[in-house]
Amino acid sequence: MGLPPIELQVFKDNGYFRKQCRVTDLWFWTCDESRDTCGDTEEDEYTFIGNPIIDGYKLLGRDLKDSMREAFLNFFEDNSHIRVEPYPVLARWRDDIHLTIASIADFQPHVTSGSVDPPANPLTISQPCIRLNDIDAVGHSGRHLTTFEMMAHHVFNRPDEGKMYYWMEECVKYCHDMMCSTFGINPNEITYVENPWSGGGNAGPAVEVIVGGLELATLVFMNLEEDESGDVEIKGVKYSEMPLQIIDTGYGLERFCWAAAGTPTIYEAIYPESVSWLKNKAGFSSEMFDLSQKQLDELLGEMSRLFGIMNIEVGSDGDRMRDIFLSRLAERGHQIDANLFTKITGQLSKIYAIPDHLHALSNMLGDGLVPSNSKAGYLARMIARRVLRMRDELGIEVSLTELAVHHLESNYNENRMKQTREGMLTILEGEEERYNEMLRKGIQVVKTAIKDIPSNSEVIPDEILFTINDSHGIAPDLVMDIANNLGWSNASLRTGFNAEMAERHAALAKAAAKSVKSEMFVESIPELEPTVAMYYDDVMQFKFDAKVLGCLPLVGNDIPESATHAVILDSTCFYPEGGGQEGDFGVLKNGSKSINVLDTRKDGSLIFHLCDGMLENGSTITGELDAKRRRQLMDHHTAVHIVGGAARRLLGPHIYQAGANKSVDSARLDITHYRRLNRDDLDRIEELSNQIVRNVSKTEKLSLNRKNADQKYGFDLYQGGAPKGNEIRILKISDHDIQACGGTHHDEPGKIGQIRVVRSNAVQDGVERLHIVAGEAAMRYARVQEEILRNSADVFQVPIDDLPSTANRFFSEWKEQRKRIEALEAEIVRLRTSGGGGSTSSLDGVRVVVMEVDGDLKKMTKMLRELTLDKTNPTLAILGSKEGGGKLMVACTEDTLAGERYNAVDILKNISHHISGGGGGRPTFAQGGGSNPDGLDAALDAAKQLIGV
RNA sequence: GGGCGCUUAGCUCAGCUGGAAGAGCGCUUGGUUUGCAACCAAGCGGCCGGGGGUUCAAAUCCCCCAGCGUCCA
Repeated sequence: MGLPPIELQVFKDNGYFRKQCRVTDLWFWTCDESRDTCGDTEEDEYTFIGNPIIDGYKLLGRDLKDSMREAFLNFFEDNSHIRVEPYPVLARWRDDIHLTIASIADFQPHVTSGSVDPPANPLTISQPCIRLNDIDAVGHSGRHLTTFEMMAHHVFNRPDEGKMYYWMEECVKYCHDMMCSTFGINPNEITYVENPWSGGGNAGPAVEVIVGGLELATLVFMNLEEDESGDVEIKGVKYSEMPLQIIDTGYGLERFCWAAAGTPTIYEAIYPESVSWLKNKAGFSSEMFDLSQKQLDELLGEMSRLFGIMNIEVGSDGDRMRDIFLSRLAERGHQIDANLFTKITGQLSKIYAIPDHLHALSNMLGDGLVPSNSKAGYLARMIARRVLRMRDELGIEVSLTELAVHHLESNYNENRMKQTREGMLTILEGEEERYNEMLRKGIQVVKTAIKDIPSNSEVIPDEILFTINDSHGIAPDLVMDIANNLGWSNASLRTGFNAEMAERHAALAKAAAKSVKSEMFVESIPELEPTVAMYYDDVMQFKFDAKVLGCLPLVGNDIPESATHAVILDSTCFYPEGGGQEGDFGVLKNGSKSINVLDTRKDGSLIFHLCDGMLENGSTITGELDAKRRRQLMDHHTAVHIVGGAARRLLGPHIYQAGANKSVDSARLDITHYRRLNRDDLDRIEELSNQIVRNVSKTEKLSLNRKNADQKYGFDLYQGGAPKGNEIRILKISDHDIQACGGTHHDEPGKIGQIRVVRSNAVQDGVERLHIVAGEAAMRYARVQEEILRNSADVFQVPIDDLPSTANRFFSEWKEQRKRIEALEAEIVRLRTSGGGGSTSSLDGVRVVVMEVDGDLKKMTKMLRELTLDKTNPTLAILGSKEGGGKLMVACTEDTLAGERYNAVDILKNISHHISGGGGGRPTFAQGGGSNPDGLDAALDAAKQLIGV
């Protein structure tokens, strides 16, 4: 069975009744007798354009948003909800999404799964979100945004534990009261549409709240989880009730603002100054379209009311939409042609989209994101490039940083930013430089790609367009612009090409989507008591007694050489590989028997010792760690934290750990940064790191539950990845660096001795990898380096100090001498070819030279040039050399008697078999070689015979 | 994480159906000019990213590595 009808007392008390929508067939609640559509259909126009549906908010833009948000949060605070500060837009506590796409995303997966307590319950929040799925519709539809604030009230009920805060009845009541009392909305304008929600393995009843034709909120009652034997069926999937029952609501702050402002589009409500500033800069006016101001205003008004019925989705057919739009406009007395329509909407959509995109960029960069060519950073770059492209198309001459400054000042609240304004502008400056570079190169690329296409061609082959877009970042319509400017003036983009390209990308992505799962090292994980981890209690305890609980044969290829069994103990001091720190090595002893631990790994709550032998179940053993190895791993792990903190303090708040690895020989730390690091940067990081080693006497190791950890230290804690579970281990090195970390660390940084930042390289754009050595490894590294220096100096027989200058001298002398040799060789060639002697003869006005020479093909080529380049002396030259298995070259002077009479390739092919070889070339210049140098004389004789000299 | 592309003179780039390393700008020298700009002529400047392979022959084809770019997750 499906979900039952949502019959709530609160609807009835407020005079609402249940109807079925004439258009969508969905059931909805209304108190308007005459209404027969649910409100969110192609027939429901917006009713609030020019006629605000929410009273009492005369403001616009940031001020309007601020007061709306306050009104909302205050309402719920007054109704026993606790206000929670918004989370970052970069979802760093999650490994499945890059961006915060909804307020509920803040609490996934740990709170929604029930393993972690919510920060408050019930709670209210206004969460900035970013969604890029509909980015193409932004600016076109009048209502789509890439970034918005989702206002919400959330409840996490546990009826099985008697913790039931409230459910549907109260939720809808809160919603309705707020709409009508706080925002003064006429109940007649509100419809509540029943539309069950499902996604990500969960589902539940849901209600969409439509006001004036616009969906202002959604109330989701998530109480079902996917279950094959479940008794509720939604969209063909079966569900059953789950212990945690969640109310997930979402109220679009910007939509409330729009409904209160009644502006033609949502953009004018929330970015009014930007829209008029950009219109001004772009010269957008009635004159631009040969209309009167009145005509333009009326047209725009009509258009915006119609936007509501335009369900513009990605991939929808633009031409069809335009035709529907135009016919609807015509019905209302606005006769405009398609060209004018395209021109107006083309301009407007960009003017609308730019502030939206700038807002998304500010949110992302403000949170410390660094643009990149992959992952979340790529999303920021993509948005920045869209802004730049739209700016160029509007012909506005303002830099990206100026656009950003204007946006920050008129629309943004900079208090929220983690990044500094200066840092953000530096990043954007870099992005604009890159964009310009891409354009400059793009023009060149287009030029070479289309040079063989006739300039009157009307199309450019799809393959060229795909390739240029994918490998050079030049979108097909930009290619067309460039081609048009280069003289291919008839070329234009095929209709629907962009949609086709998107489909093609989707198909490719689908084909590539094969997840690589890490290989298991045992057949199956046994059900045993969790291993007690003792490595945290005393990181310097290297010897312990324990009982063997299991011993399993190892399987698969991902195991150390000569390891045969995985031993599970009741407790251990062996640290399992994790957080980039490699596992411990050592031995397990049972009386006289001793087996080696070759690696340690963790799966779930069990720790596996990968050994080269087996132990009896139930036997007692003594474990001993390879203490030297462990100490070195700790040196590196603690050092990585110190270096990370140093980089952040020196380079800026956007420095975030993007990955790390700690082995015995060295450690790597990947950090996000917007430009390449130089040696000076590394020196400064190294210097500060060593100061910390010297000056901080103790590290603090804390263990907090997640709720407290989040509250106390924020989300920068999770640089090493999102940890599982409620208990968070934290390593705090004074105020220098505070992170969640499950590794083993020194109690005293001084134990590390010294840290060297050896070098850096780029792992991807925007991510720099630091190579670090610490403790004894630093010493070993220094020794190896010195040995390299000594060996190099020995080669030159000079002191190490003189090495650079000596190497330099040798290199320049080498170059000089190489040139001198070339000159001398040329001289030899001249000498050899000018005299001729017995090897030269003349045949009917053509000089014929047949001779054996020394040297390779390159040198012979030079000789031939010397012999056959002079057109006043027609020559056929045949040279042979015994080098490299035997070489033969034949050439004759071009455009002369020699060239007409002889074919170099034919001659060569006729004689090259004597040296067991082949060859080829042009009729006037052939070359070949073989593997029998002794046959050279025969070959040259054969040539003479062939020509007749 | 996956796909595609690029790396050639100081700079920007051609050449890449294997067969004599090129252009433009810059630089040097000379010419022209009162001088500069411009113009003309000559010249200097290349481990054709690194390593392996195929081939008689590789800037060019194949593989690996590095650096860079780009599109998509």
